[in-house]
Amino acid sequence: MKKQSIEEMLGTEEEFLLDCSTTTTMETRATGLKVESSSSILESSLNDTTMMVRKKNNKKKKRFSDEQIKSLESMFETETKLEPKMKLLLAKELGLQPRQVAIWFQNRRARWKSKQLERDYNILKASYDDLASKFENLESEKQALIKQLQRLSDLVGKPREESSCCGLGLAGNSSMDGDSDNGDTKYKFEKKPELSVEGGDGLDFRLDPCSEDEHSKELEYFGQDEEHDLMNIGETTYGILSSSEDWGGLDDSTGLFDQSCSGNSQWWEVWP
DNA sequence: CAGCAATTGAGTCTTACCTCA
DNA sequence: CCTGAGGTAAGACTCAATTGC
Repeated sequence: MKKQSIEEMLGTEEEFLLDCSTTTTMETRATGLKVESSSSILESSLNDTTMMVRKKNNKKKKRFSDEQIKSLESMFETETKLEPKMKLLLAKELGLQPRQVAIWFQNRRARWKSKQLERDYNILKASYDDLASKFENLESEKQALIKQLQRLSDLVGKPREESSCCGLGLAGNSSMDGDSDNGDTKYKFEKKPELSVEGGDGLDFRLDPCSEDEHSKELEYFGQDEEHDLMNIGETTYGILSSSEDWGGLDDSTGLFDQSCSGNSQWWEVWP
């Protein structure tokens, strides 16, 4: 033995005897099965003077009693490292070797550390997952906004080239194939679309109507499906664009389509 | 010399499989 | 043939103890 004397490791013969009987008691208590008697262990240990046998028998000693564990645990709760005096006291109180108490605390600290690592890992992982999820949402939101921006850029740009009416012809997506040839239908933007992505408030895009009471006409003009299509664009984004309120720009309720604007009936042809 | 990390080895638990009445 | 009880082997797991630093 390198670090501790044989005496310390094994204790006195009386202690060894005690250990063996304790072991038997514990095993019987734990399993309810018939186990090797303490006397036979003692007998073999006393008859054999070699270390190996002692070691082997000593190795057989397993599992501290519930009471011992309870005491050790409660002590561990108050302090994870034992003062030498406390160790001796506790060992005496529990009928254990001081070395055993020291080892128990050592192993207990290792278990605690392992649990702590696990807890920390879980906390970090949850935090990471949350961030990753938010990042993904923001990413898709960004893509949706980019698409929308592109669409709106086209919408702002192209009609101007072709129209002199409102400074803007309203372009629709390809599905907006309303059959109106109404010559005096015209739309205009009161101001340029502006994107505002701030704290989830999202798209702040206003297309001011030339008239407030044109909703029904618009529905008539585009049909319900078109309105729905427009709404769906908004739904592809997360949060910001998820409601018709936020998706104000192309929502009929905002009166985007001002029928007071006239002429230029083929505006949808320029929709990308 | 005590503490730590890694490892060992014995005890315990769980599960699947088999036999038999 | 199906079923439940009992036995058991294998593998996983736990934990006191050992080893090396």
